[in-house]
Amino acid sequence: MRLTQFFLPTVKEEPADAIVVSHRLMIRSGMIRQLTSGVYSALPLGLRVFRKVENIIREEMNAIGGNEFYLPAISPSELWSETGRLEDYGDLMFRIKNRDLVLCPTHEEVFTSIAKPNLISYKDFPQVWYQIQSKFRNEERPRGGVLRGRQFTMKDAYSLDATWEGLDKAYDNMAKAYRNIFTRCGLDFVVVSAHSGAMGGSASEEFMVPAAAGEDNIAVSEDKKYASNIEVAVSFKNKVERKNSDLKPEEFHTPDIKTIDELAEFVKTNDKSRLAKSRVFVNVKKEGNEFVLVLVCGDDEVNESKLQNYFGINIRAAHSEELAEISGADAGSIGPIGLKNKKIKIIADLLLEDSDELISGANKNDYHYRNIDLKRDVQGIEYKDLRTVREGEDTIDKKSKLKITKAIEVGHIFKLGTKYAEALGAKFLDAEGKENPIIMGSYGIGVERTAASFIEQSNDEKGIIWKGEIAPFDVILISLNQGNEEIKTFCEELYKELNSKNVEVLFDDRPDLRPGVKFNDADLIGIPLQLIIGEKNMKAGNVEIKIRSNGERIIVKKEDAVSKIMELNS
RNA sequence: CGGAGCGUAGCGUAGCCCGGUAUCGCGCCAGUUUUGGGAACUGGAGGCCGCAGGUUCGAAUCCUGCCGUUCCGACCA
Repeated sequence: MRLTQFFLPTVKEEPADAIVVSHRLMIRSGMIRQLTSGVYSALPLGLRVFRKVENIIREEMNAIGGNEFYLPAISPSELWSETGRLEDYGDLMFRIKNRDLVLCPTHEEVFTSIAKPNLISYKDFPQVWYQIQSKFRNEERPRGGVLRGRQFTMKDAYSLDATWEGLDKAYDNMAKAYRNIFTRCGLDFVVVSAHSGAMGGSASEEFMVPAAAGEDNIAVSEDKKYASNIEVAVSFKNKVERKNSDLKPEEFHTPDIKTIDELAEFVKTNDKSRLAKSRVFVNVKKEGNEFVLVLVCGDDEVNESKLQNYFGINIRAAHSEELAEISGADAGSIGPIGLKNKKIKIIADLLLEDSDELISGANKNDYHYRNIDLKRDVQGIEYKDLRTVREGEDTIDKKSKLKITKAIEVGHIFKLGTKYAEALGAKFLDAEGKENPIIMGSYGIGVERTAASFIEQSNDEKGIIWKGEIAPFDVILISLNQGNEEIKTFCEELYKELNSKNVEVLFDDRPDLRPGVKFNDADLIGIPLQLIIGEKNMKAGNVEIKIRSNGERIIVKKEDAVSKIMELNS
């Protein structure tokens, strides 16, 4: 491709609206342009990268027997009502106004609707189906350019099996394929166990790229044997010790004490574990809301994802009016004793199991109780793992410590089970002639996000540093002086020869530009190799090759240019 | 959903407090000279100052509403 024909609008100045590194570089290098919030156009350079990611995915999906489909991006809302997801997704789903259709945020329903009339015998299995296609999600707050957009390209795959063993095998194959894909994309990634969220289903893992721009937090042990999304991460910690004293609960005045820190200071303690923190959540249900009081140690945070795992996905924090109604007090003075609403369910973190001498809110503004014994004083209390792990805590096996890092989720694999098949009635006959729901798995990769994640991990002050298979071109051929006939002619020869050897070359044949402009553009768009043809070296019969990643410059005889490029490119 | 900021030429911005038809840089066009790390000079083109309404002799500037967009937070209990 000649730069005189290639649309490459590079930008010298920093875009005002782009904060995240990959976002800035994708705009500056002419890969993408924003159309509106969370919606981006892929420009030719960006598209080349996205296509390379897609092709790697395609090859790896095909290698495990995947069938490529191309499904519609719009589908009837009725299909989503049947699985309950029209409601579950809520505003995250775009709805079409003048027809009863929605823009698909994912495609379990549509794929299942194809499976239903066509996979009807156990002999029809196993199947792996996938597509690479646009998804639409009405994100409340898009951010970081293509890292979280309202329209994006996703590879979504589905395994369809007649047996649970089949699902396990499909899932393992997919996990291997994902490792291949992200390795080939040149990413430094971690596989973590994950929360299943709105998808439903059991086992699930995420492929995470550690990066400052990440929106997820992952806990990884120093020995690398444990890796988990913080939403489901667990650690080893001693329970709050039971003292077995006979002290009775006692109310005391705590004027203007709202936070645990203030309370700790007020009662003069450094150990916040006995200052039980109370939070009230609402489990939104059709038949009426259910309220849950959650107790954790004062220095811990409630992990809402874990809470959702116990109650379903409709958990939210209670509003202040609801708090007043339930407790009789405002946030800051809520506790397990003396609640106005007696029907509220009380659950506490496992660390607090059967603990005593706790301090917690008295459900009366500016008052707390001391000497609370959960075993004695709180009837019907249940204990669950509800806390969020913290940096430096021991792993469950006590052999290592946890580190917490921000990361970008580039891929996610789930064992869905029979949720969608049951909801949509997708059944098959087994060898005994019995009807069973199809057992499914669901597997996604964000294409643009994968490319952006690479940039997050590979850049410097001058721009992007592409490496390996997803570089938009292998080499940029820079003619420093198109006005010089010898240089011009030689560049044309090089261009032709490299193309004939299937080296992907971008030829900077722009006339009348100063060398600095060309060098800076080349560094910005970050093509791995720069083949620089200028008068200085040509006089001595030489050309220069610059390696973008380490800045190394190699001078070679002009007749060796192509073979050297081939060698460096392999 | 809560909070904050911003919308002026293709891009980045000044002006706004304190009203008088818009500043600068980059880029763009023409010419001359340059040509190995974002050239110099000369001349030029380009603006419903986000939209609508209001106040005023007069609005980029003041007031009201709307739209767009970015960032932070979504906690503490």
